[in-house]
Amino acid sequence: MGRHSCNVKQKLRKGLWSPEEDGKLCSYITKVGIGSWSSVPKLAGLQRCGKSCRLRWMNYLRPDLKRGMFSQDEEDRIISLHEVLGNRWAQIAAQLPGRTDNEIKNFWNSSLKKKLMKQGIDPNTHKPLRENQENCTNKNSMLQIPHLNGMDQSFHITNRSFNSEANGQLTETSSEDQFVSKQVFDFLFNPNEYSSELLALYQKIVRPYDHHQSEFDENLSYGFCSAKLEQGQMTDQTDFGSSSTSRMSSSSSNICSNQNTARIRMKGMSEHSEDLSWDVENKMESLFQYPYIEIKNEELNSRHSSGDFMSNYPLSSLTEELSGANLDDFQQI
DNA sequence: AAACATCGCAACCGCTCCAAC
DNA sequence: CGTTGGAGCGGTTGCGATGTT
Repeated sequence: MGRHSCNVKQKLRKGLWSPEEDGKLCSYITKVGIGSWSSVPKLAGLQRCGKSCRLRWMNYLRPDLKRGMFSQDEEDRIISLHEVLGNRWAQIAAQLPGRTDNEIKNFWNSSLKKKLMKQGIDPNTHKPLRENQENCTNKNSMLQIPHLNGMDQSFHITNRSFNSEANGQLTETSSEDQFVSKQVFDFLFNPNEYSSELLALYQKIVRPYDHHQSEFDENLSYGFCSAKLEQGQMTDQTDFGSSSTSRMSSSSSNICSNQNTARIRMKGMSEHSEDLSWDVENKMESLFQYPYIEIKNEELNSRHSSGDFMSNYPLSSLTEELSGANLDDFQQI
């Protein structure tokens, strides 16, 4: 693979950018726009590599950057997104307008990680530290997957899709039935009932879908990740700010049992538009449909052809991606 | 006031992905 | 289908700022 290190060519400046360099880069980009980064240094009269120029623009000079401290809301969102996405900083940044992946990564490593640790939450798993320790002392329990061995049931769920209007209203546009394998269904909707290894798998499952997220038509799509994220936040918004610990500690279920409302903020809806709400007890099925809606939309955009998209991603094949893990190692509960 | 430790941020490095050829 | 090179990502490093002794 062609290595294009900035070290290859001599005389390229490294280290901090001077105001003069910033000025050159800024005026070039504002005049010409972003094209080929590799040609930027030459055309802008900079002794830097294109990669360095790109980084400087993206992380510092871009006019749409927010700057300043992270708000409490941003902090909460980062934690929740990290719970679902892991260290996928670029994807997390895509959900936070004006913030860069580098900025969020730094904020996480320097501040949020410690904050969570103080609260007794493992920043990697987002589970209580004590619970993790207990899990570690019982290796067998960490490798249990319910419904996995030899099960080939399908789940019949209704697939619905919606348009998000400019005014924030949702209009149902179609309805059709779909099947999804039970093992995948269970796993997708109850990830917290699985071990940390499986959560890693879960992230692998999410990945095929969410990397398209930035390309979604804002008016049509619903975030699979967002939906999962907001499931994690199923808590009364009025006391959300102080409830992160209790939220985490109830993670053995994907629904907080002491709450009666589940909320999903749809991608494309404004911050202030009202969240969709469900009465958890009575309308769980509706809630569960949403992640599948996203998958369905993804299919339409990309690779759906067979009519049973989820069967293309059985857990059995994903387990192979875990180092040393084998489906036979897992036990049914 | 000086030395040392810690923190936070900007930038770099090495890797993967992917389009073009 | 293999190769190449650009773009982008995440982990890591280095350094200035700030805090502590």
